[in-house]
Amino acid sequence: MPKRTFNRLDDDKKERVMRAAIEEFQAHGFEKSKIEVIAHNAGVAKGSIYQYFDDKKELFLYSVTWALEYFMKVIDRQTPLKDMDVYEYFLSGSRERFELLKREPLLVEFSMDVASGKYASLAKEANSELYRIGEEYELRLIDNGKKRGTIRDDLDDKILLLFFQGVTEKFTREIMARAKDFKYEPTEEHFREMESFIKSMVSLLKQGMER
Amino acid sequence: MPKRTFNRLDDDKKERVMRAAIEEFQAHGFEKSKIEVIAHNAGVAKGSIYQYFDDKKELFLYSVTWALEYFMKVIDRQTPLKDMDVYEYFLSGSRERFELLKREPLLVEFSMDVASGKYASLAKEANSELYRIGEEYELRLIDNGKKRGTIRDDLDDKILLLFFQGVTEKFTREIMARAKDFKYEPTEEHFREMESFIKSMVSLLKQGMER
Amino acid sequence: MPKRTFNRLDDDKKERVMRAAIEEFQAHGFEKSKIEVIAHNAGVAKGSIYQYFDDKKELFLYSVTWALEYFMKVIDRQTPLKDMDVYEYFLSGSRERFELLKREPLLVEFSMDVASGKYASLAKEANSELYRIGEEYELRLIDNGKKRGTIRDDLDDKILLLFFQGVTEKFTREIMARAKDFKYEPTEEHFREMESFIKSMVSLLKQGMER
Amino acid sequence: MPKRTFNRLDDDKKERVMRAAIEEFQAHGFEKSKIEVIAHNAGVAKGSIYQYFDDKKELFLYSVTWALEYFMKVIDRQTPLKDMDVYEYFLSGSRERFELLKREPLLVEFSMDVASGKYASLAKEANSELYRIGEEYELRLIDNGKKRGTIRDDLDDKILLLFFQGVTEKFTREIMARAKDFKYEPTEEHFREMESFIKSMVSLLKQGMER
DNA sequence: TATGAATGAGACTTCATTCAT
DNA sequence: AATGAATGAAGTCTCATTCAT
Repeated sequence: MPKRTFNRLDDDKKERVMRAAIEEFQAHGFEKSKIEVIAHNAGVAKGSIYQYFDDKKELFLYSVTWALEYFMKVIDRQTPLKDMDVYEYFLSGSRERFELLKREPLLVEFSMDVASGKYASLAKEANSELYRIGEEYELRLIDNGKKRGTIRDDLDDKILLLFFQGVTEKFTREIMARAKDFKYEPTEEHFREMESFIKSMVSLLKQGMER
Repeated sequence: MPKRTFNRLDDDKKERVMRAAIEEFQAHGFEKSKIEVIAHNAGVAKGSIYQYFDDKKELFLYSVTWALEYFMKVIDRQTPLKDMDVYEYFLSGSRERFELLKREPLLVEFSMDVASGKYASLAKEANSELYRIGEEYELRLIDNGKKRGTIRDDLDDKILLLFFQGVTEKFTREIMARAKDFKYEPTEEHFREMESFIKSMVSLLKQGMER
Repeated sequence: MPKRTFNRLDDDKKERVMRAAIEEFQAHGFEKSKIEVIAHNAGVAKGSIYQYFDDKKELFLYSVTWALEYFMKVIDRQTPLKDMDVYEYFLSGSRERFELLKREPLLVEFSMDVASGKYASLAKEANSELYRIGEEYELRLIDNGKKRGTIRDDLDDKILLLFFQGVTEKFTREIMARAKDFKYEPTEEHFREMESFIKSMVSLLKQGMER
Repeated sequence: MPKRTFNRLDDDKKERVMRAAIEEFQAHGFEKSKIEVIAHNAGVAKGSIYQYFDDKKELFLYSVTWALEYFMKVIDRQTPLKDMDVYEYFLSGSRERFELLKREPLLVEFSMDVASGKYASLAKEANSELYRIGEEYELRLIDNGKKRGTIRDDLDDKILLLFFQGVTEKFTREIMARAKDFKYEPTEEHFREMESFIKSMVSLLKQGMER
């Protein structure tokens, strides 16, 4: 959706523009975000933004795509283990995922907000893709669990998914909020707290869903 | 927070203004909502809105308060039983709560969105009140459960609360979405579906939290 | 096509706005005309123009209508004699028509330019009405002439009309250009020139069209 | 008025640029014409246009000159007979002139519009030249006629010229409009219509102007 | 108090022109 | 000489808020 001009830009400038955009959207929401500020923060002229994107909305939409693709790359690298247990998933990767949050708090928060519908009115389409990808992954986890006999099979997958999502989203947000408090620079103390926190979540998840 | 002028209005006009405001905010979000449209839909002049409220933000903030107070009245009437079990709470009141959703879908949706942070940037203060009230109630339910021995006591109240909220919010939204699909006019079939759906949720909640 | 707000304005302001608009459009053409200038010259705020009209184009379109209607009123008063000869038409009314040009050079010029297609890309619709009205009148004159036997009947009305229009438009423009030179303040000398000029035109018209 | 760079271009590129420019100007008018579109349609880069011309206005002005010169060449070839009667002029060359319109409708239309003042605000200078050339030719025709005694001598040359121009412009436009309707691909039927049309015009012209 | 016209700051967007490669 | 990205002045339009009646 960006124009050809944007794609031809060198990677550094592209990244500067996208990060400036996401930062602005995340800080002020779509309506109150100003193209001028984004341009300024990206170090380009206001007019240039319009060489890259048709309008503000296109810029936003591509911001979503860009963040999504960023994670695709990173996460692919991080989770090569595919046949994983739902619970392991959280317990194992927690440090890695925390590293990600620490490295890219902006992108993580933005993605979370997009995924949870904060920009729903704009990003219906962009969202749906993001949604589907996440859901598919989670449904596979659930399916795995049922096959192994670690997840109860008296309930519909769809319902288990809702349960799973409800719990994990809530806890993830809480973690993000806490991490922001210590500016993504956790002490060992913080780490232990996080892990205990996740363990509690997993315990609730597990006990709720187990056969 | 409305001006004196607003309080002196007759109840009908007050209600028309508040409903028009909530409808507009809910439909278009704060930024894109137009005072002129609100005024028109409420059947008053644009200028009048400024006789009632300092500015758009005040109008929004009071919309939150107004919706909240509306439910306070209604819910008080509906749940006189205070010493209730967490699980009963959902199973018992489901039909009543559905009635409420049917009668006031706009207010219910608006409140849900406010509560889940859709208007976070505006309503920090208004939110916190709403939050606290809900939380207090839920914490009491949890506390009750612990005392009776129906809820595990190896986990912090705060964590149980997150779990509880995560699950119930997710399921509530799902119910609302489905209800919207059949325009809040459920057949008996729908009702049975709802109840089975809630039962599943309660089962997950219960199994997750139980001792 | 103006908004309700415009129609409710007092006549003086309406007129100020329309004249300022026509003046600007006539002086700079549609594209280079600035709403801000129009507003300023009309003594209103830029934003007010947008209370009156949806956008610049609507303002232009209504300018055409307004000028047209202005002449409808004036001309109706001036030519009550309906069953007139084509040639008399010019010879008789010349002084009156000159008065009109003197009184309203702006409107006359604007109308002429609209009629002759200067703004064709914008005003297709608005134009067509203006066109039809003028044409109908002229066709009736031609028809009259044929019936009386003063106009040759070996040619199609449509062709005679083209001839008539071609000649009169050209001469009218010439007269307007000359009148502008002496700033619409003709001396007697000027008047005599004008009349001789028109007589020449009529002579050519007559001789060309007569049986 | 183009820069040296332009003159050095090979003829093909020069022609592509000029035709692209004229097409754009004719389609959208000066203000709404975009340099970028012209460049694209000519198959050159936007920046190149500025290597050829100082600015948009220069490009336009030269477009006028270029079209004019094009006709100079062509018409010279077509009308070697200089001492022609005014009326023959039309009757004789009609097929040839129609061929020209068919071959170069764009240039013909553009020239007509320039000549009749559509771009008056820009092309005062360019216009005056075009004007003078046409006028001189026509004045010579009139003078010829007077000398031969085929044109009345009770009227000023200037007035006869106006008459002549008024009529011929009007009829020419009509012909062009009709020709456009059948996409410049006339059937024999069309041709006969055209000729009869021109004959009518000549008849009117002749009768009007004759002694 | 109610009304609705008036205001103007402020945002988006366009595009001729410049400039670095 | 050719290219096309960069620039920013300038113009349109929106709408919260004010104000006169």
